Amino acid sequence: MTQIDINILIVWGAVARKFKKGEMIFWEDEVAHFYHQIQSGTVRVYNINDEGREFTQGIFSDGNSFGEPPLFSQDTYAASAIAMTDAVIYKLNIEGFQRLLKEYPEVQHGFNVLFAKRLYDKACMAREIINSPESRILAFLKKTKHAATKEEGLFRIPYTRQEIANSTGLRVETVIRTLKRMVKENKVEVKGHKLFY
Amino acid sequence: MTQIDINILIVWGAVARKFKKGEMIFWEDEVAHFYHQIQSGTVRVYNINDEGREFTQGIFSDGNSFGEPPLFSQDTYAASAIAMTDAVIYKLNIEGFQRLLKEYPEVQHGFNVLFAKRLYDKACMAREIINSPESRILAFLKKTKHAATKEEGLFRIPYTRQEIANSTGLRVETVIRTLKRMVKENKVEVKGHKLFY
DNA sequence: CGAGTGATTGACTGCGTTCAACCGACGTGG
DNA sequence: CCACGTCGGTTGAACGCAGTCAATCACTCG
Repeated sequence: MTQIDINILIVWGAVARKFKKGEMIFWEDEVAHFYHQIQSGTVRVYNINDEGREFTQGIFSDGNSFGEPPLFSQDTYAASAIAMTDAVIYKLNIEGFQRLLKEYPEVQHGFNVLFAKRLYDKACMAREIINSPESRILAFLKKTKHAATKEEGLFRIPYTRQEIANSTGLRVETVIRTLKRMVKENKVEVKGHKLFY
Repeated sequence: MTQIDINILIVWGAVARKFKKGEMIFWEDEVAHFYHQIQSGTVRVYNINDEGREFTQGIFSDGNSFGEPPLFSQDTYAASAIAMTDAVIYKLNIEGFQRLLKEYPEVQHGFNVLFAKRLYDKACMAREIINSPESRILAFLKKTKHAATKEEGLFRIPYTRQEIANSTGLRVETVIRTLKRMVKENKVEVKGHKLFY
């Protein structure tokens, strides 16, 4: 699903910019100057702590926008964004974005709906903090399911164990061991290291 | 800060309803039929798991609205809401709410800003999952600060240790022991069991 | 005063982490 | 075609911190 129609974006001054795999798009605590919408590629929004441990706030791909909240709330970025693959991203400066919003109430409403869904997802992940690793992984798989491609009735989870760990706040080893138990109990399937749910 | 002007709310059909301390306002997984805005009292939005352990998603008081995301995203409630004190809450049915939104673009925009702030707060809490109890408690205190009343340059934290535990995903004992260490290191103050930050 | 709620303490436990090593698939360059 | 490097996945052993359990204390209010 595309957040804002490309043509409208361009008319209001958005510019496509290429990012190399691994290139930073913005940094935590920075002031937000641009609206970002992905034409192609995938982007990871994440935090990193003093010990170098990472937490993934979200992963975004074709058509998605990301890093928009500060454009509305005057906050700085709560996390950093990095290109996980080569990517092309439309950037529209905040002034243009705000004018566009005023002009198109449907777009305004579109962000209400988008933010509402994000809040729902965040709430679902947050409540897992008091649950077992298995429950936390299941919550992540459930949330991630709609983003996955279906193969023979099951969803192929396109993330590495490390990424699942970063998204759930667990460690890789815990994810691996928990998934193994879940395979035994027919809660997930693994074919050649690939994970299905 | 009041989310929607009371007079407008009433004109569009909102009705004030009293809730007794401990009374449920809505339940997790329920379909959302009403917009809720607090006139007086405080409300806790929370989850409870199979073992009876609770996680607090948010605490709201005078002027705040809560449980709005599903009105935009067609999701069910991600959590339950309960009156922590006797409370009076304006309720406006979803049809009225949606008509009101269409009529007042500023209100629409107000929700964008509100949701953006909530997403920021949720992101700040979420990233703490990979940090120490101390860091998690500090993040909570920081977020909660603006809601607290100032006394002699410090903020009186109006929550019990149990509530801090429920909000951070820690256990009461861990909160108590961590706070104790933080007092020694002058990171917080405690006067007669009351917590200051 | 007694009941009730919240705060506190100590002893023990166990689960997820940590650390270290190894495996296996894939791709690239000589 | 093979050697090698890289990246992700896997395993085992040991550890330690937050959780668990149970008891007691402190304060407030009717």
